[in-house]
This record gives sequence, C-alpha cells and structure tokens, in this order.
Amino acid sequence: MTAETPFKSEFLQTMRDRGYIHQITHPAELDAAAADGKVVGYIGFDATAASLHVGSLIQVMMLRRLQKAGGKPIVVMGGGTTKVGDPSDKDAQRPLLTTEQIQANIASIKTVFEKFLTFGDGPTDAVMVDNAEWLDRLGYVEFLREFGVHFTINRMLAFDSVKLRLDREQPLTFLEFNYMLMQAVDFLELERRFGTNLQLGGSDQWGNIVNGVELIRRVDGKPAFGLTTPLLSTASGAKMGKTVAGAVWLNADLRSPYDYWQFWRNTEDADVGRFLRLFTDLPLGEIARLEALPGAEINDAKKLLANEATRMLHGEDEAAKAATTAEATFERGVLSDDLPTVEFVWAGPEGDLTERTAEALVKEAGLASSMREARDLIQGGGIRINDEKPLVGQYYARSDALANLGAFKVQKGKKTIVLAKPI
RNA sequence: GGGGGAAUGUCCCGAGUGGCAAAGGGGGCGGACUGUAAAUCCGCUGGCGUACGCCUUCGUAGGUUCGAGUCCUACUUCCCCCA
Repeated sequence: MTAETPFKSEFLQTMRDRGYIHQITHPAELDAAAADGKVVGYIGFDATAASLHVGSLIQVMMLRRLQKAGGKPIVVMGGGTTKVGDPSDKDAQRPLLTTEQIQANIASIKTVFEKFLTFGDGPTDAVMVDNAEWLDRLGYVEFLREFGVHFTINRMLAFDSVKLRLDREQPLTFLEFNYMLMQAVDFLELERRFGTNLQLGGSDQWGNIVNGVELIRRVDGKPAFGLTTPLLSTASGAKMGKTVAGAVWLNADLRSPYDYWQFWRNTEDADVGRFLRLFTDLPLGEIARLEALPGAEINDAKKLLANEATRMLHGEDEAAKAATTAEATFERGVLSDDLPTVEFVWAGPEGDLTERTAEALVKEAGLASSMREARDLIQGGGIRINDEKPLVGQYYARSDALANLGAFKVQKGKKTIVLAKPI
C-alpha cells in the first residue's frame, strides 16, 4: 500500500487524488481490475430515516466516481438490517420501523441517488437493491452452517470494533457481534448476483468489509476487494454535517436548497480544498488554484463550492436562486423574497390580538422553541426584527409587516433570516 | 446462585456533606473581533411569568423526614469478582 506508486486505473488514481482513500485491501489487484473496467462496487446505506445526510455524501460521491470511471455502482439499502435495528447505536431502543416505513424511506432516499447516479440495465448503470431480499429469508441454522463455519471467534474478537468495546467494559450484544457476519453475507450475495467485487465504506467499516472480502475469497474463490474513506470531520474537529439547524439532510423537503447552499458557503477556510475535491467535479488544477486564494478571496472558492454542490443535488435553477438570495441578503443587504418564509396566524387563540411582542414574533418565526429562549436571545442582542434590535416586550403591529413584502423580517444572529408572514 | 459497584440536568462527559434548578467540562446558540472563515474573549443553555415567584427534573415504584439526587425497601438495566 505504498502511497507513492501511481495507480494504473483511472478510478483509483482519481480516488487517491481527490482524497477518498483511507485503506485498500488489495491495492494492486484492485487496480488491475479497475484498469480492465471490471469493477462492480457497492455501499450499504441505512434506511432508518427518510433522507440521507451530508455525512453519507462522500459515499454517494464515490459511487458516482466509480460510474464515471467505467465501473458499475450498486446501492444496497439496509432494509433487512434496519428491521433488526442498528445495535451499535447508543440510545438503543430506537423504535422498530415497519416494513412500510422502511419501504417509504427507501423510495425517498432513492430520489437522491438518482441525482448522482444513472440507474438502468446497462453494464455500468447503477442498481439499487434491498438486503431484506435475502436476509429476511435466512434460517438460523442454515446461516450458521453455511457462513458461521468460516468465521472464528478468535478472529472476530481481534477486530477493533469488538476490542474497543471489551476494553472499555461496555456491553456488546450477541446481535451486534453477528452484525459483521450479516454484512459479509451481503457482500457474498452481491458477488453472486452482480459479480460485485468491491465494497466501499467509511473507515469504521473496515473490519466488516474485510470479513466480506475474505468470505468471498474463501467460499467462492473469487477476487474481492475493500476500500474505505477517511472519517470526515471539519478542520477544527467537528463532526461533518451537524449545524445550526440540525442534520444537513439531502432531501429538499427536509433541508431547503437555500440552506444547503449556506451549509457549503460556511465551510471553514482549511476545508475548502478538501471539500472541493470530494464534493464537486471541478478539475484538480482549478481546485488547487481556488484553495490557494489568499485571505478573504477564499470566499470565492466557498461560493463556487456551494454552487457546485447545490447544483449537483438540487439542480442549476435552485443553485442559482440560492446564490442570488445569499448575494442580495449578505452582500447588498437587500430583502429577498426567496428567503425562508414561515406563515403564522396573527390572531391568537384568545381573540383579536392586534399587536404582538417581539419575543412572540421570534417564536412564531421558529427561531426559538420557547418564549424564554426568545427573550434570552433578544436580551443578548441576537435578534433583529425589520433590521432593528427590539427590546423585550416591545410590541409590533400587523401593519409593521407591510413594509417588507407583507412579512416581518426576523433575524437571529448573522446568518439566520426568516420572513414571518402573518395570515 | 453468592458478593461488590453503577445509573445525575432526555446532546455527551461528569461533581454532588439531607435544604439544589443541582459544581465543572465538551457541544450548541448568541455577542465582540473578522471575510457569512478559523482562533480568541464574553454571555446564555429545563418550562412558564415583566419581576420578588410558580411548575417539572437526578433509572422505576414506594417509604422515612418540616425537607431527599443525597437515607430505607422493592424492582429494572449495566459492570466487576467468586461459583
């Protein structure tokens, strides 16, 4: 795994140049297979939510690169494993999803993949499958006899994920212990169905991936490879994808294109180059130039990152709109009607309220979850209504909204602006 | 089966002598400085009230007490040691 020797295949070379590679199981063999255009690669995705978030984007992008380099991407939805419930999750008692919910989630997630990959029946077309198809049908004894014989406890205990738990004296359930086998079975099944020979994943999946690789090599005597990506975090160490408004979802109904654009726009300086390489298709030379921009000029690189990333997910129009809105709002200080808008009922349940307090407006705008929080924000100088800092308890009349597109411009901090429209 | 230990502010870690809305971190949010950056410094971080205040919190259920996170009993879950 000498990092210096260049790869022969376009696929691996690109992956390395753009920073996707953490570890590879059999670099030389995989390189040869890729050079021959014989890579069928898969990644497993959880189906617990209706959308993927940015944390998974690096995986999606890998499949995209694979397809572009002439390989065939397989998307595996964890319909079977989701039914069990991921035990590695800390707050274990996650409610078990029904089959219908899981199917709905899968359908919703698929719309995102269609933006990044071309699906179809051709040799390099992407395919999506649900591992419930085969995992649901496994009988326990059959499972043990067919696959269990290939795994020794000695080896399983040596895996980092297991060792870590044991060393820290944390419980490790039998279910969890079996998880790695199930994933290995996935890989084997995919090898038989599609000739899949590569599993991709995050660095935390290394152990699980290796198991699948070995299982295939042992049982079917076929070549199989694994490749992991580095764990993604920002330069200052924060976990990727967590921001002000919670998880950065990829589905537009959970996270608007404008917000998505803002997420990328607010990238730290030190991450710009890395993110451009990972999350855009811009040529490397161009990226090198962009990340070297001095001082405040690096902002141009961030805008480009935001544009490219948003365009890829939400399309040209949405990206352009987000950029225009941001430009008007932050650089020219002009009100744009494309800002996130929240409608609320002006008259309260108690009757004809003709005016509202500042904190009520903040809460109606969804910028505070309670009146107390709203008041604290106002007192801390973090709120602006119609561009002025209100006092706690200050009253606003409905007519105050008319000046700005019929809405109150409610701003929390520097970046969060919402139009609160009385109806 | 026997013995010992643990569970704390529903984001995480974590202190806690019977008077506690509960120390301290991390994280998050806000402010200052900047470039919609980072670093740094400051403030906030259970809910409701403008406020002296009220309500709800320390695994679950009871009990002792003027008063319980703190003491007692039972239960649940987890860890360790012995068998």
